[in-house]
Amino acid sequence: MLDIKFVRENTDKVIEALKKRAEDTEILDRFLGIEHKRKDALEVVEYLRHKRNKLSQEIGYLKKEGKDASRLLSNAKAISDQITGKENTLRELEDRAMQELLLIPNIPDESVPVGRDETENKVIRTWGAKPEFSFIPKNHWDIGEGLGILDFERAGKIAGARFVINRGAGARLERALMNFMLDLHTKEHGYTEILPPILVNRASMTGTGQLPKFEDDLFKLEEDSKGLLLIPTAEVPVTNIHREEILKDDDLPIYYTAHTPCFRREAGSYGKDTRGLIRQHQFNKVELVRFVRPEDSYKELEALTNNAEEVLKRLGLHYRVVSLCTGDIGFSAAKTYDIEVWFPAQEKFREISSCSDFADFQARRAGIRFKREGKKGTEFVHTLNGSGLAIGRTLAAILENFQQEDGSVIIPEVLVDTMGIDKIVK
RNA sequence: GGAGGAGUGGCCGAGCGGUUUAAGGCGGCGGUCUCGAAAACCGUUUCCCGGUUUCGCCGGGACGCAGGUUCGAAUCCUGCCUCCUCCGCCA
Repeated sequence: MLDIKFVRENTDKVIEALKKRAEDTEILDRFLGIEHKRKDALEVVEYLRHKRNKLSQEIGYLKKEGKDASRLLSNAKAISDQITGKENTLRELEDRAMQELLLIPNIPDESVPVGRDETENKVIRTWGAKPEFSFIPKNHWDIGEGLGILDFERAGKIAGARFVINRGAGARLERALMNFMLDLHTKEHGYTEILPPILVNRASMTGTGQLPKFEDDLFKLEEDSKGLLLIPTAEVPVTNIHREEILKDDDLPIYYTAHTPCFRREAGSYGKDTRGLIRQHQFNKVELVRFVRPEDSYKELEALTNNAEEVLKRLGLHYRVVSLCTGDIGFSAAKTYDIEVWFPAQEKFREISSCSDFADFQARRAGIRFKREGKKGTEFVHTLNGSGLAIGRTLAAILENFQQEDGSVIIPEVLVDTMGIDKIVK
């Protein structure tokens, strides 16, 4: 959410941001119209309340002295009735203004490349090299099914499309990746490990920006379950840890990492990546979350992105880092780097991590503030997060990049200890 | 799921319809004293919104959350949330 005052006083900047994002500017006009009425109503209500408070105080004094207050009383009653009416109008305007404000996206940072869609994203750097094969490399789902470590068919029977069963070395590989990532981030990158709830309330979803705009992407529990929703990413519970808190200056920066299952409806992506591990309704992910001082924000984004990249480096997977353009960055983000890993069978780079700086957008929605030592007032923190990494996609990348002609797959050196084997064979 | 109790500033804790403009204490900060420190003493100490002539001042709001009663609510009423004690169930 943007600052109301900022939107009011910098309308031109908000319009520019909406245009850069290739979004309609109509939302802003709607908001401003309501906002002006809201401010007027607020002034009236506060003036009336002031009058009433004065009268009530006088009534108190008169009664204490045993004098008659009936004239003031009827006067006060009239004002009070007036206030009730104006307050209802005000409340309605506040609700409507907030509804609109929650639908206005974040303002992209200056350094974000301007463009309409993903074709205008900018490659920042590339690491490693494409593996060479003396045979035609197979898709990861064919490899996985061939080895008996991935079972899409039976998962369909149990739950439906876009689910998978990991079996034997496939299940173990998922677990080895989870441990490897969490250990790397906690032992070497300074993150504190979190195991959060994966069911959350609507306030949490609103805090990080999933609601109200993206309700269709979420799985919801049915009635009688308090309206809880399944998280689409650990970003939601982990960022909301500090919702409605005022942190101390020296609490910052805070680095959290969490492994959770993630649940996504994938509404509107029918026909996209229908096979394999790329797009599942349920997948595991290790998430990185940072709470930082505003002045450190973009430096912290570079560091967080590097933390995610380090996972791929140690696994020996070829990847590139892409700066998303204004038309492609997410609703809440001010700047986003996607990390894309090489999939030889598709001959394509595919997203395996998305690292975003939200500036104060989420912090304002969620009320996450901090207080500087010796300074009056509070400021919003900046929040960042990124996958470090999506585990299913990492597993898929390993299968494809390290496959052998006989259908076996070589295990990356860093996972051999946990796996207990250096090669998955049939 | 059932029965009872409780939620007040950074923390403890009083207040239970009108000088509460949230007492008092602890902690924090500033000062006096001191070579320096401790102690003692004095002062100060929440957040949000709006206005403004902006080192400040004025107004409104916030006592778990949301409503209601009243001229006036921390205080009375209703619903919800969280925590504690006991019973039931349970990995």
